[in-house]
Amino acid sequence: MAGRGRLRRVTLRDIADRVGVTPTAVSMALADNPRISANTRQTIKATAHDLGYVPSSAARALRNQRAGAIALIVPTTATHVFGHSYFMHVLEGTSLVANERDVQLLVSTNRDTEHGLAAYERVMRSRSADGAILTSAAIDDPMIEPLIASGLPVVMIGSFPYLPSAVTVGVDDRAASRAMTEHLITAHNRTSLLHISGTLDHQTGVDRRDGFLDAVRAHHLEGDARIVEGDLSEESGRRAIADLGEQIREIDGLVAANDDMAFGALTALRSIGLEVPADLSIAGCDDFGLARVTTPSLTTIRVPAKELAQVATTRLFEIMDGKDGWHRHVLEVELVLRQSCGCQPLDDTDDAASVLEI
Amino acid sequence: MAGRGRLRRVTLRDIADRVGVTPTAVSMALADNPRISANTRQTIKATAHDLGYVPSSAARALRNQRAGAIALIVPTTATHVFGHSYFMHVLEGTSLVANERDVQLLVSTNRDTEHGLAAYERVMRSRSADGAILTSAAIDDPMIEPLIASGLPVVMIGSFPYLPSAVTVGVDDRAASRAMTEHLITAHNRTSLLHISGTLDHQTGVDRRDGFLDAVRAHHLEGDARIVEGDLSEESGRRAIADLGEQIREIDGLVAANDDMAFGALTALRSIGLEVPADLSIAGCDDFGLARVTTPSLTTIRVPAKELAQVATTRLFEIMDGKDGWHRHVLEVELVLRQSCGCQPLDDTDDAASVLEI
DNA sequence: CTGAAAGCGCTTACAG
DNA sequence: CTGAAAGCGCTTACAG
Repeated sequence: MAGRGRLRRVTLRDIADRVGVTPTAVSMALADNPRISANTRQTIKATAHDLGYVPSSAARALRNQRAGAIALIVPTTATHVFGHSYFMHVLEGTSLVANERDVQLLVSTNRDTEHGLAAYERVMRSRSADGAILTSAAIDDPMIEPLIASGLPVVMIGSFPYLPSAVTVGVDDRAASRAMTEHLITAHNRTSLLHISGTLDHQTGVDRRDGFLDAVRAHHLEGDARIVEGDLSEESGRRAIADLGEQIREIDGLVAANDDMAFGALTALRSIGLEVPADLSIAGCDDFGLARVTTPSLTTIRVPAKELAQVATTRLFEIMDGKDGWHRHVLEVELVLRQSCGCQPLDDTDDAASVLEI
Repeated sequence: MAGRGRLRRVTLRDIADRVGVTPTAVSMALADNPRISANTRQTIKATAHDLGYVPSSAARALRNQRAGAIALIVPTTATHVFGHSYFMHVLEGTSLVANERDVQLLVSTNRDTEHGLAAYERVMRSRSADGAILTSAAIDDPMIEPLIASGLPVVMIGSFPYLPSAVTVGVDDRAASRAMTEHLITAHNRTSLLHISGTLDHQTGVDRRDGFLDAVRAHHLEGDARIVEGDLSEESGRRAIADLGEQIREIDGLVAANDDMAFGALTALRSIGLEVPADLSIAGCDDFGLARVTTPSLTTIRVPAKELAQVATTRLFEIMDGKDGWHRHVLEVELVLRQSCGCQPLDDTDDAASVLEI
């Protein structure tokens, strides 16, 4: 069957020859240009269909000077930043908008090199995309500036205070982290708090840590607050608990910078006989799937990854169309109160006790 | 900054004019064609770099009659078939191989229409990919034949007995399901077995059910065996248990066609006071993330999704290169024995008690 | 060995 | 209103 397709491809000329017009006329007819009479148009379309005509995207792209595609760039470290499920949601949101515009979606990842150089280069070193969504880039990622300087329209997901002119979509990680920490303090009377931070080379990690500190300071609990730096992996959550040794027994509240680490901490706590939420309240961040299925289920901050991607992609098309618009957009997050903080009884199998918008 | 990039793009002609040669010479120099002297080549490359030359993928594609991209086609129903994490693994495997070949990866999804027609059409109706990986297609998906007939090289992940000439990569779902069922029978003395099947419009669902039946028959347990049809969702796992009513108390072993349903069943069983694995042994299938984090953790069949995608993509490139090779390739799966069957103690926090290759 | 044309398949600006 | 050329940016086959 490959044979059939290996035959020379059907072009406008083939249709033109069959119908007895010029390729120009065929092009116009297929584009419903009123210059071509309804009659001829119909004949041409029928012939195109009969011959199995498929337009050449390469020829179109060359002629129109548009690739007809956008790229989703995911530098290496992405896996570590949010984990797999985050990326699925982003892909879903981006696809949705790209599909509406009938534009192809290129996914440029790089798993091998440290900074995902190739992920950028693949997009920059060929004009195969008319714009790009960049997600999960590190604060000091050296490729962001060249990417933007290349003139390719770019929308970034995340927070990049050092690139004030960049177009970005994100959430207020600091306020969210503060709200969650204050929930443990005010709703559960937790006073000796631990934060397991994310990687501090990503703004998200810095902001979530600072939000934790904001809450702790506002309630004058700095004296009993601790911060351990993690790397967003489940294992680093486990290690954070192990490294604290006996000090962990002084802690009654834990805010982790993501759900994976919260889960790692949960298993570590369980293995040394501490109960959640009886002995400690735990909160995570992300709600990309894990938090709902653990026992106890994890209280967390729901990050609207799919919506972030949708908004970013919609804005990207605006930029590609030359439209003005915002440079920074912030989406709301929700606190999802489940079992690990104590809001929801352990025998309650509903998804969550309640959801708080902040 | 967009302004910079909006300037006319740098082409071979710009470099040629600057250096004082023809675009042909520039093209050859950049391709390291020995026809161009080392000296000139160097000057040309330096100039190309200075001007920020980026080749036009569209022009190349048109000239070379190759798009320089492959597509990953995911029909709508994909989400239901394996869930998000499956797709992440496939994307990872496909990216890996495409990256090695320096080929772009197009992801063509369709979330809206019933059969994901657009996902196929986007790839077929433009020559934007030189080949395609198709995953999670239904047995009777009406687009598979047109896709293959279109002449585009295609490798499918899964099992398609009705398309004997198609190139496919998969696992032996039937044997795996049989092995898992027999594990419950022989290692845990379970004799009254329930299977919650997947959707039977996918071969996977049929094969896993048939494997269950094979085991049950081989051990003469047909009389006490039950099958409930699910749809791979967690909710359908819950519903399967609820619908059985009091009959569930007769059952001592459950094999679900995926982990989501196994987890749904687990929560439903818990809510009516049944304990796993004390009262029932449970097994799922997939091991894409969920099974490891639940309490109890789920015994499951590990489906090597990433490897399937790698093998499929490698084979796709062979076909695109005109090389002969296999039409059907089967990868091995493993039984991952965790807590839900009874192999691993509930207080053991290791990943799994043991892993069996089958 | 080297120079310059042809042509991939489109679409639109131009000439008649 | 309609016909046919020009040209997007490449690469390779061809002529000298």
